[in-house]
Amino acid sequence: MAFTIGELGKATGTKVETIRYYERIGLLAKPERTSGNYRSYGKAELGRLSFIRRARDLGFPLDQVRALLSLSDDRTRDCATVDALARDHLAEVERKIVDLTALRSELSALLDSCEGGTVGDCRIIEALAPPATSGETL
Amino acid sequence: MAFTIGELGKATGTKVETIRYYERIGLLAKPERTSGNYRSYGKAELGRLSFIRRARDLGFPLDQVRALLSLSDDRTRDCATVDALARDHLAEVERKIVDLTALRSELSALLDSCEGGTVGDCRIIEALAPPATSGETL
DNA sequence: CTTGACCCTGTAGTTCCTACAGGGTGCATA
DNA sequence: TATGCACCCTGTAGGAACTACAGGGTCAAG
Repeated sequence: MAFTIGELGKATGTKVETIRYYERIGLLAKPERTSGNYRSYGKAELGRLSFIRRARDLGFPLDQVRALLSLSDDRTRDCATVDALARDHLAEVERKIVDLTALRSELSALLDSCEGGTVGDCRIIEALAPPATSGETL
Repeated sequence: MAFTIGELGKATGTKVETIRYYERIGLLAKPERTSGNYRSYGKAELGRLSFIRRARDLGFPLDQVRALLSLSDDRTRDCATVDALARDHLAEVERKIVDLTALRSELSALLDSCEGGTVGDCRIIEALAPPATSGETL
């Protein structure tokens, strides 16, 4: 029931270097070592790393992951903090979906109207550029 | 009809340092200078920078932004090239929409399960925690 | 004519990894 | 037993895309 770093990496979809990096920055504790000085991990580390990877995959930056981890380490704490983190993140994701959806229709309109000729007729930049000729953007 | 770098930054939601950085790496041309050696921008730069920021915000790396821009800079180029590039970008945009949509439902499921109280009761932490007590993840 | 907001160049730091270099370990196989 | 070979170790450097100074000029207002 002990993993090498490579096995842990495979189990969590993490590169070995990334695991060592997480250890270096204190996101993972220093693990036990074998007689040959290999890192040795157990189920607890597997869980913690899975958590980290999943949060990263959802776009949480490492310091937020760290906050989340320290929250879960203290189970008596108020849930509102976690909720706020996720809520902010959801809002951002939704904004991006809106933008990308707009970009998608612009791109497919561009493709529909592209029948040969030169770029001068294609107007790709105009199609992609935001409607911000006169003020603020984003 | 001329902006300082600060005004351009405000208009596009870009930090001054970032604009200078884009200039340094050749994404923006070196602008005219005032008598006092201040950078002076016009509408064209505003459009170009807006485009860059939007593409960046949607997750396109600078290399791809550069490709798109260089395409539009050479207005004599064959439209088929543009078409192919736009098609690639459309595919990528669609992939990103799919990813973000999945992320959104995960996040809102997370939020739905949060009923207040302490972290011990909060499902967000658990939802993020490993679905992998006995093997591989992700 | 000075104050404060802005601009200049240049360099160094940040985040989140990723990639070596130069070497040790462990296990199977000839 | 030796010899591969895959894997592990430390340490450092690189890379993408910024971001933050330091140390200094410029400019409009009071």
